[in-house]
Formats: sequence, structure tokens, C-alpha cells
Amino acid sequence: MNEPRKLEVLRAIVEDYVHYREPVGSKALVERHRLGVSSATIRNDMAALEDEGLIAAPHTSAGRVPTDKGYRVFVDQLAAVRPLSPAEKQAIQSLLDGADDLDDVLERTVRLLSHLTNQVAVVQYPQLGRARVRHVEAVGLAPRQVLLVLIADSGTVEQRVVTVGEDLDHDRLSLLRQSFLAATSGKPVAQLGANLAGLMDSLLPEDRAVAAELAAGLAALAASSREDRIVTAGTAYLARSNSDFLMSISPVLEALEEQVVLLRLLSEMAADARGVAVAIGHETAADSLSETSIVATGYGRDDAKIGVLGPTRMDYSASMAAVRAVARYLSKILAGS
Amino acid sequence: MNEPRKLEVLRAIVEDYVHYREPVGSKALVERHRLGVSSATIRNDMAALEDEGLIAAPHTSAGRVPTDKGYRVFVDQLAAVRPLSPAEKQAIQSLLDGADDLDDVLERTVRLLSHLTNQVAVVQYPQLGRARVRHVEAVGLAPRQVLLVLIADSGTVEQRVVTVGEDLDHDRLSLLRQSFLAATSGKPVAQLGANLAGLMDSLLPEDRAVAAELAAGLAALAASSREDRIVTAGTAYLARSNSDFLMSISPVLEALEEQVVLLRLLSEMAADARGVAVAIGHETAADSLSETSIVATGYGRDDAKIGVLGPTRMDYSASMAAVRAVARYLSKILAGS
DNA sequence: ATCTAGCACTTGGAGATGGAGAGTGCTAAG
DNA sequence: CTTAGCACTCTCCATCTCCAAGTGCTAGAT
Repeated sequence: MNEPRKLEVLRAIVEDYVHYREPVGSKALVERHRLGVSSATIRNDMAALEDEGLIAAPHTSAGRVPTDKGYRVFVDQLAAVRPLSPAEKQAIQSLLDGADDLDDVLERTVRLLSHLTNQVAVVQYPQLGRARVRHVEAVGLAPRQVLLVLIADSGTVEQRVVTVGEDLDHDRLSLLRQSFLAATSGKPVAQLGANLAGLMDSLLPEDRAVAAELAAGLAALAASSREDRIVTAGTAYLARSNSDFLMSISPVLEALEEQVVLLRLLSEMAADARGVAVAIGHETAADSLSETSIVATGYGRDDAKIGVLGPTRMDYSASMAAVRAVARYLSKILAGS
Repeated sequence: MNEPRKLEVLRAIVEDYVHYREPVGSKALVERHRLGVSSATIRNDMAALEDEGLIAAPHTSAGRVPTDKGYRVFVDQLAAVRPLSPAEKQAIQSLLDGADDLDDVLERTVRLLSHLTNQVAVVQYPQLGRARVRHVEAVGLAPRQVLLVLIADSGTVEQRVVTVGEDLDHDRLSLLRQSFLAATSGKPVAQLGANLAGLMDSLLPEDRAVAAELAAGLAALAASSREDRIVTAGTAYLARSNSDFLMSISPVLEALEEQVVLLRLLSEMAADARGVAVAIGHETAADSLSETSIVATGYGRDDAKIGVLGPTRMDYSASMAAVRAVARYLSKILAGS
């Protein structure tokens, strides 16, 4: 048996199935690809591929369809990351340049990626976990109301209004803020709670109660933003690609909204040598996503993830290229700002 | 012709169609409702309703289905706002109580409404347009970097980091902030730009350039948050209700993501005597939403909208009740915080 | 050893056919 | 104004047949 050709057949099957969206048979294969052998030979190869569990036949007399395992081999051994066209690079450049806010950047990015791939795109907010405190601010709004603001060097700004148990005049608040700032500035956000706790002893006894309240608020702020969020775009593509298929998109939409499953999944995905991570079908280990694949990669310093999600029958080469390119531009922009 | 009964027939048709999800015929109608007359009589009434364009027959020998106009009459004249069950009220209460942040409140609210109605729920961020400035803060992060924070009495907090053209030490920044605060505090956010512009003359000449930069940043902040956002939840319900119907959900998902169409629509919807606004099918004046209805109402002081979106074949009574109840709780919570 | 040609076999899908059932509109009578 | 009855029209469904696609296998060719 000719091993290289067998892999070539697998590649052809995957590519044709992605392209024509229907099971591909031996005859169509020899017609569309220059394999140099007859359909009978291809049939033998296909039988072998089926024995290995790389392809499967929906029923006796239809062509073959790649299995999750088949896609895996394709992605690992056969898929080249197709470079983007100049027009696409241009589009990335111009679309991302006008952004100011972090929110805005992510929003634009995810839409861009979605349009580029015609699939659902997801981007995870930069995690505060590894970020450091850049500034802490406490602003008195009313005698007992204080606005807390936490700014991380990742560009994230979190704020919250807390109500405290006793009146705070401007001077007291200002002193407390100075202390907080000194104790946390430049330190990792993750340690913010501990740093503030260690600060308490150095404060005037009459300030400790209210300081503890504020510290709790700040700690909550740091914690609440560490449980990250995901921004999505292009859910409409789901409905389209699904229209000709059996899978219901409802569970997928749920997963996108729930975010929990997706967050776990993204954080577990590790990039391969090409810098992209791919989870195919059941590899997602989530029932609701058993018919979808995810192509993702990290960006920025915090290794937050960005990627696309689509049916297992997706164009992996193009997806990987788009994800990687967009992630790079995004990293560049975030580093520059 | 018996007019009251004719309307009763319309109500029965709408209710049955919502319940059983299939065209309803004269015979089924007399069996399921105590109309006191025979099916032949109902048939006459139905013929009249069809002449008036309130119901239509998909084909000769299927039952009738309400038209958009039919739903309109139903909603205007026949639908009572069904009160919520104690269990539902309980759920609203307990789910919304644990929230702290404005973001968090809206997020929880929209999920709640979605679960309550089994439909897509949308909530518009409170518009800053009518809100007043509660606080303005400017924090120096680096010599030339300033974090601007704008807090409105609607609870909205907007922030942005701006880079200015000259160094600003703490004292200068503090003075400027005092001026800004004095000039805008308590005034409508919409006038913030004008108020700041009027302030310039009273400043030291050497401060004017940098003050203008900061003022521009604040004005941009006020403007950027006035172009409101919408939070959605429950898009998965779309896919479900659609599964047995023709309409494609793809355009609807697009409309939800685009937001522009939806924002216009929500802002144009005016509540009726019961305090709820309903747009049915083509009344939405958007092609992509021609088969969906929206039930919405305002909340809070700013008259931001909250509502649900679903197929025209929806339970209007229940939707109106849920939307109204949730909007009231939401208003209460926002007023209290 | 490997490839190829040929062929019998399987099977889902596309049409065609033919009730069955649901629902209507109309007419004539109460 | 209501009702019973009835002829008529459709869609839906199950059944059937037929066809094309595709396979696996075997025997021969290279």
C-alpha cells in the first residue's frame, strides 16, 4: 500500500468535502484531483482509511466523510497555513487602526475575524491574572459612597461604586487612597487582596473599618474581572452553515452565551508548532460542541485567546491563517497603546 | 353578523395557534372553546375575518392563521396582561437582588427575562442623553497620560485614557479637575461639551491648550456612551422556536448583532395604555424582522427600553406581563442604588 | 506486489400514485 | 341568523418503483 498516496487521498477527501459539502466518492476524487491512479485503487486506499477510522460512510452507497480523527490527521500533517491575501491584510490594518478603547479594539477585532472567515469569532478579554496594577483610584461621590477604579497595565479598567458604613471626608479618603496606591502599584493584580490586607496594621485604628470595606471592594473588582468574559460576533453564520446540516445550532448558541464551557475550553487549548490550537468535534469535550471545531491562538502578554468556531467541516487552513494573522495585529496594537 | 363573537373567534384562533403551533380550523375551534354555536357558523365568521385581513389560510384546506393585522387587533383589544405567578415574582426578586454593578444588573435582568419568557430578551443601556453628571474625575497616570472618568446619575460610568501634549503635574491636574467638576456637576450630560467650552475663558492662558484636550476627551466620552448599546440573552430560543418554522433565523441574529436597526426600533416604540409597546411582524419596518414581534417597555428615568423578541406567533399576554414586571423591578433597583 | 477493469450488489433519493383526513364554501332549511 | 349536509379541494403520508452513485471483490495486467 502506498502510504504517501493514502494521505494524499485523505487530503483530497477533506478538501472536497469542505468545498462541496457532500460525501465524496472514489470516482469524483480521481476526476477532480490528479492522483494518477484509477478509482479502483482509490477505493482500496479509502477502505484502508476507513479501517483506520479516518473516514466513514454515512451509508453503504454514499461517498466518504472525514471523521474527527481524519480532520485531526489533516490538520496535523496535511494543512498548510494559507497566507492571507494583501487585500485581507489591508482590511485588517485599516479596520483596527481607528480604534481607541480596549472594548472598541476587541469589538472590532472579533467582527473582523468573523467576516474574514465567515464564521463565529470569539475573543477573550485579557486576563487580569498576570497583569499588574497601574493605578488605583478612590473618588468620593457622596459622604458614604465611593467610586473605586482599578487600572491594570493590560489596559483594562474596572470600576465600581461601593457604599461604606461611615462618612468619609475628602482628606481621609485621600490618605487612604495614597496608602492603597503605595501598597499595590506595580504589583500583580492577583496579589492585590493580600497586599491590601497587609496594609491594615499601618493605618490609624479609626480608619481600619472603613479601609477594610474599601479593600474588599477593590479585591472584588480584581476578582470579578479575572473571571474573564468572551466577546463573540458572527453568530448568524452559524445558522447559515447549519441550514444544510442536521446539527441543531441551539446548543451552540447556548454554549456561546454561557461562556463557561467555552472559557474552560479556550484556556485548555495549547498552540502547536504553527502557533495555532485546534479542537475538532468531540475533542472539545463538550456535548453541545461535538459537531463544531475551534481554531484559536493566544494574543498579547496574558495569553488571552482569540479564535473562530464553526462546523467540523470547515476550511482549517484559511481559519488558522486568519486567526493567526488577526492575533498578531491585535498583539501589536495592544502593545503599542 | 355577531360582532362580539367574531372577535371571540379571533381570540380563540390566536390562542390556539400560539398553543398548538398549527393552523386552526373551524371544527377544532368549537371543540376547544365553548362558543355555543356550530362549526358552520364559525366558518362564516372566519370568512368575514379573512375578508377583513385579520386571518389567512396557508392553503385551501388548512385552517386559518392570524395575520399581523390580526395579532394587532388581538393585542389591542383582546389581550389581558396576565399577572405573574408568585413563583415568578419570587424568581425576579431573588435573582436581581445579588447584583452590584450596573453591568451586572443588566446582565442578570436580561437573562431573567429570557428565561421567564423562553424568548430572546434585549435591554438597552440607560442613555446618558437625559442623565446628569454626577462626577467627573481626572487621574494622572503618567506625566502626559490622564485617565478621565465620567459618572452619570443613571449609574453609568465611562472611562478613557487620553494622552495630552504637555506634562501635567498633580497640582495643575487637580485644579483643572476642580474647574471641570464645578462647570458640569449636576448638569445634563448632553450639555457637557458646551459647559466645558464656556469654562475655557476663566482658566489661566497657559492651561487652556491642555484643558481643551481634556475637555475634548470628556466630550467624546459623553458622546460615545450616548450611542447606546444593547445586551441580549437567549438567542438559543430563536433556534428552537424556529425549528418547526420556515423563517430563517440568520437575519434575526444579524439584526441582534448589528444593533442599529434594533436601537432605532426600540426608540420609536411608544407604550400604550398598559405601559407596554408591541411591534408585530412587518410593523417593525425591518425586513430581517418581518416575521418577529417585539414587546418592549421603558425603564428607569431615561426611558431606556427593555423587551423580548420572538416569532409573531408568541404568547403576547405572558410576554407583556413579564416585560412589564421585570421593567418595574429593574427601575426600582436602579432608583435605589 | 501493485494496480486496473469489470461486475454484482446495496442503498438512499426522486418521482409517481393513491387514498385519507382536514377543512372549506355553498345551499337550503330551521 | 344559525345549522346541517355535502361536494370539493388540498396537503400529507405511506407505498412503490426506478435510478444513479458508490462500494467491495475477483481476476487479470503490469
